[in-house]
Amino acid sequence: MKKKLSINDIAKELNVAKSTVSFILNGKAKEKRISDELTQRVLKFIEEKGYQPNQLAKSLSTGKTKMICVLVEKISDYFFSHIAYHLETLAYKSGYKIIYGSTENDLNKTRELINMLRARHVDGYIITPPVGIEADIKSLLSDNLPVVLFDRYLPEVSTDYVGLDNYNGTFNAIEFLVGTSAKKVALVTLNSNQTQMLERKDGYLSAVKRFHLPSLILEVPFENEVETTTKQITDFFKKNQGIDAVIFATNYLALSGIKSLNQIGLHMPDDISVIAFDDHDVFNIFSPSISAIAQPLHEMSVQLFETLLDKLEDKVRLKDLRKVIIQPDLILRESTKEVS
Amino acid sequence: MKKKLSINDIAKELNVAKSTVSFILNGKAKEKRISDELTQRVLKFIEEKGYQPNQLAKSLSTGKTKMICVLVEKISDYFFSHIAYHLETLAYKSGYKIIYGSTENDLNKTRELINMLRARHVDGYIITPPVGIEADIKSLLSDNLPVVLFDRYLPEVSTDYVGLDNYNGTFNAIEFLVGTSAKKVALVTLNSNQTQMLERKDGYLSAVKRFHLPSLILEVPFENEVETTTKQITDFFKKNQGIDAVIFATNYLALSGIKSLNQIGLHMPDDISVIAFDDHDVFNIFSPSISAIAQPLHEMSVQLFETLLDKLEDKVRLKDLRKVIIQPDLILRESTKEVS
DNA sequence: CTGAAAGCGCTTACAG
DNA sequence: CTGAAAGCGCTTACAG
Repeated sequence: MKKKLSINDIAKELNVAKSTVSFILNGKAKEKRISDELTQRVLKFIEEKGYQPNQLAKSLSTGKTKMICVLVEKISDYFFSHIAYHLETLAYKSGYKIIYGSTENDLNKTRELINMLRARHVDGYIITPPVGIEADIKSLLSDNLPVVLFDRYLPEVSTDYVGLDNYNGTFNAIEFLVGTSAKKVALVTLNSNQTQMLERKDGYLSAVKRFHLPSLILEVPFENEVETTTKQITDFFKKNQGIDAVIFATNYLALSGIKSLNQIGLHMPDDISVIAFDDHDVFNIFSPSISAIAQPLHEMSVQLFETLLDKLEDKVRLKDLRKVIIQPDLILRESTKEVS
Repeated sequence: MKKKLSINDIAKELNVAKSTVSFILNGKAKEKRISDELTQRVLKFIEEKGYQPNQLAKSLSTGKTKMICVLVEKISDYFFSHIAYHLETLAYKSGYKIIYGSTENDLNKTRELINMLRARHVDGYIITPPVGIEADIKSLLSDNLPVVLFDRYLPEVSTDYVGLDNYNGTFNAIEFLVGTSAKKVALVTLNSNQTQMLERKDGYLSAVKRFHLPSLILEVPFENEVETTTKQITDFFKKNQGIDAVIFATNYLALSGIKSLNQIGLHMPDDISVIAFDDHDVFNIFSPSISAIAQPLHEMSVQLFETLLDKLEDKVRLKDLRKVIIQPDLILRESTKEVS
């Protein structure tokens, strides 16, 4: 294995000071008034030898690693894996690498992840925070490390945030359903105290109140197996006869829910209208296809990355906060009726 | 922002040499015959101050970063995001972090990714290689960097590999279909020259030959939009009347295919039996639910990570190769008939 | 048992 | 315009 070329070797070979090589490499040749001739000679040599600067050494002296940490709830989820894809594309364009981790909403795991990444001196953090991680986030911030929260936020922590207008998501969906003459609209959600789930529920509650509808909510535990969830949803529909529309507060709940409806023999959209919160590839494949409150994945990722990048590149003062609330798209497919 | 504690500061505070602190931190106290009393004193101090060693500095002097690179085709794909999840869990248990990248089967992008990660001195690579990347992989290997290929391999590069027995996957599925009296079994696949796709086709070709069935293959371009794929599949079925069973060579093809079948009005499993290559959450939700040739995701990830870890930890000589061929599980659901 | 010193490969004031 | 030197925070022979 041939020894890797270092800046020292180059300096020696070319009989110049290594600082000169360093300046040229970092595009400071003009600034340091290094002759064009020398600059070209060094650049040519580097090109020929295929020199790659050692980023570790660079990071150690500059304190910047050009790495960002992305902590999501679970990387294999549809929503998060798509966000991860878009973030990756954006990051690589700007020369950043991404280290990811799945919090699984586990406080200890998240804490450990943050500490490990911190020891690695990642430049910034994008995190879907589990409830209870407030102190750790504050500690990052107090060390002047930029943190952007997304999907859900922590009321007690003031930091940058990018997320959906979840309230409007359900509210507008119900408004639409009312327009199709729905009289009994249910919400199937998770019994979670994360802000995004609470907002979805609030949107529902405000809407049913506003439109004088009965409030019908089923909350299923997050940890459920698919079978258990399906069973609970089936029981719920059997107990509450006459529901003519339902909003599932996550796409996974919708998948279980559709199975329940099939089993019960309720047909979409004639017997019941269905809208899922958070779109999914397969909603288009089902017959009938499933209407959804879609989170604009690409736009969200762009906002997330730009918010972080502005801080990383000092375009914005650290203490200045940016909260980006993105409006959902209500995508109407065949599981809902036409407006009457 | 309080200055971060360094090994130097600790040494000074405690009036010991920094080498002593370093040895204690790395569990070499006994080996270096440092007194228990001193060891305890240092450990206690570190505990109290919450000292975290700077991994960058450590990496620079040891040459190890404890980071591994995972390059998949696209992180948002069902298969890859699930592999990513399992790999992450395994890696973090062993103290490794993962940097991911999506090759998108683009040669230049992949090349760039590899070079950037290399400059960051990641310890090892797990890669789903696009065709054409042979030289770059060889270059990694010649620098003694461990590389494990997965999902598909490169015939010209001898390296570690973990993948499915794709041939058996389709062959056994057809054998099963023949057992349910299928007489005209089609294969819908991608026109790809990646090894895993070729093996799936080979399995099909061998099986139809063996069971004296006609060979009916549709190859759709990889780059297709979903609509285009659906259209092509619809045309194929209309042109080839009487197909009584079909294997879709990827789960995404199956999703498009199911839409086509719905549109044509072919019912599963009475009119046609359907098996998808590569399982997917939603196959269980469809009515009828979809049978699949499943890749054991967890087992694959374990094999992948262990193969890499053995090399990273020198349990195995670099030049010794390990090829792991994992058997698929044929999961029978409602889209296929019972064996007659 | 412990300490002084060199080295990993960069960056960046500072002096000329 | 260019060079010598210190520093980033670790590890690890080497000497005592």
